[in-house]
Amino acid sequence: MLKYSRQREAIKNFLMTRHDHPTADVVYSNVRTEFPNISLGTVYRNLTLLADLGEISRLRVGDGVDHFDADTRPHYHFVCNECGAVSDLELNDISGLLEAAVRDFDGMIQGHVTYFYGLCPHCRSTVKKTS
Amino acid sequence: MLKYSRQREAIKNFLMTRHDHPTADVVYSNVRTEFPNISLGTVYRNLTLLADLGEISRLRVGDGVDHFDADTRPHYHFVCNECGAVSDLELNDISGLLEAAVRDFDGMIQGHVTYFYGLCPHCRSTVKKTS
DNA sequence: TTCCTTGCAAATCGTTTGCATAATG
DNA sequence: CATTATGCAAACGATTTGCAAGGAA
Repeated sequence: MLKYSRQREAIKNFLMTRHDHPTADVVYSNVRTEFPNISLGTVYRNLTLLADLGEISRLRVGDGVDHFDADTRPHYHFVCNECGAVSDLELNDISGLLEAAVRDFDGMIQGHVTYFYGLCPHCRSTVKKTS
Repeated sequence: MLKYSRQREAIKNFLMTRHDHPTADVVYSNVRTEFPNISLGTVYRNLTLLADLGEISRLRVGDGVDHFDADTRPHYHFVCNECGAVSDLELNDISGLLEAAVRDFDGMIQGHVTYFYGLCPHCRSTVKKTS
């Protein structure tokens, strides 16, 4: 059975205030202002628990670090190749289109994950062309 | 300047014989039958080098382990939620479709990554419905 | 009082790196 | 000979886990 914990609530609340898909480490250092003794282990345990419960989602964008998102509605993400920022992307719904594109597959498709990569608005106007 | 190495050639050759997108560890234990003294570090160094050269590609499917693919032509992958196998997927080209779906984005999209998840043909017929 | 959750530290896992030696050009 | 590549082992960074103590039901 699941028991209430103030730390877990603080973690979830913090995540709901952020739309930049923070990592466990960022969650940790922020929640620490409210719970100075909280441990990284607790943060990881709760993020994993919340993700398993479906209350948050875990994003693996390929940078080797997990990102977390309190918005569990289906939507898409953009990752900046320059600064690594992860942001939401306005997108027409493509899940149907995607799964319709699959041909001749004997297994069962249950879902898909799509990440877009490029230069975010800020880096696009900042970065040298030669980098 | 790049110098020839028998180990690198063996790694690439091995990868070309496999269509199951092996991990570095699998590459290591297989190439070891030909080079008993090869080290995991050398395998990682060469896989990274080959990927940087564009001769192979690195797949980050979200299971925490990198997979490698000697087929660098654009194509899509399927990951089994049950056994973790990574396989190629027959798919109509969806890149245009995907990029056309993006709206109101100020940055610059340079590419995307899509993975499909579900049950592979084998697990589909094996796994209990309750798992 | 039961047993879930925490904090802490140690452990794990995949991957990278420093260094002395071997191999290539 | 100049330089890159190797093998080995140690270092790394992110995440997980064991355990004794604290907190919720």
